[in-house]
Amino acid sequence: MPELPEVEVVRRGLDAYLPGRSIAGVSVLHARAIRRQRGGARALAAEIVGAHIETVSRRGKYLWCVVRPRSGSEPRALVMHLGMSGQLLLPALSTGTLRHGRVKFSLNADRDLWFVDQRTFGGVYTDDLVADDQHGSLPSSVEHIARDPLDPDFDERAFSRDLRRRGTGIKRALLDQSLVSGIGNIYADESLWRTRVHYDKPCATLSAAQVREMLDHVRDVMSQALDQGGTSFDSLYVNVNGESGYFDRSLDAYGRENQPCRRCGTAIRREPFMNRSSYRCPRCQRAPRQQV
DNA sequence: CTCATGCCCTGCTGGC
DNA sequence: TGCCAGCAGGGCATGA
Repeated sequence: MPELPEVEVVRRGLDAYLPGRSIAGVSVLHARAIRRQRGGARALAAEIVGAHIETVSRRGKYLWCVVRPRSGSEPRALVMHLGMSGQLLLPALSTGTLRHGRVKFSLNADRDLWFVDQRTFGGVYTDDLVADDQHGSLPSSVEHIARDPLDPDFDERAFSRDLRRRGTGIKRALLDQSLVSGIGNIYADESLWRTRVHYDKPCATLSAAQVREMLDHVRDVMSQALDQGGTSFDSLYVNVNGESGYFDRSLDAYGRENQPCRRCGTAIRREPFMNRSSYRCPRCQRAPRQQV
């Protein structure tokens, strides 16, 4: 559920504190949180204790710190994913143990870095850094994640071409992180409501102009959410200081079942979709004539 | 290769 | 009051 705006809020919070600091210790409090770590807790500690943190980066919903184990050594990635309930918090040392705390990083500073995750879909692990398609680097496990629509290197023409070749519905495509990243259920529904398009509209039936318009809405809604510190329905989606964003007050479709569409007044509908829910206005977003 | 589905997990809510 | 079903859903494995 943390999508691009929420993850970027967290990235900025980490970027304001972590670079220049060193990792003095790591405590794994829940094994599932490091299930993607090769070699388990022992290997994680061996790799990052004593490492120097250089930068905090993001690709889609993945975050990573570039860390250097020893001066002069090759940099590594400390990858972090929030899943749907993960938090990265920088509490003062005196705060004590956090509920649902899964991994604690000691920093030899006035704060620790905690990975907290109620539903344990997220996790942290180390990974190799490889060159990306431009001039930077990214963890090898993140190579399959596409750039997001706010990324300056996002290739809009290639996206439009690839999207319209997909043999599936538009929302499935928007949620496919290997086609375009950072979009989850909330911002997919919001973008489709703004574009007045039904979630099952076949990708092949979208014109290039429609894709352009939809992409503009995707960028607008995510930028607006970012400006308001992200979306929060409950206490799960918070910045590094545990504070919620305010964008949930601005949602037009997501979570508004039976409430009037802000354009036409028709009651918003919630419908099952991919074992989840889709919210749409039945009048503004008509079902496609030919189902996928 | 593309596409669809099921699973992982915990806490909260609503019905009976 | 307690119990249980349903729901929240990102990413990945698997099978068609």
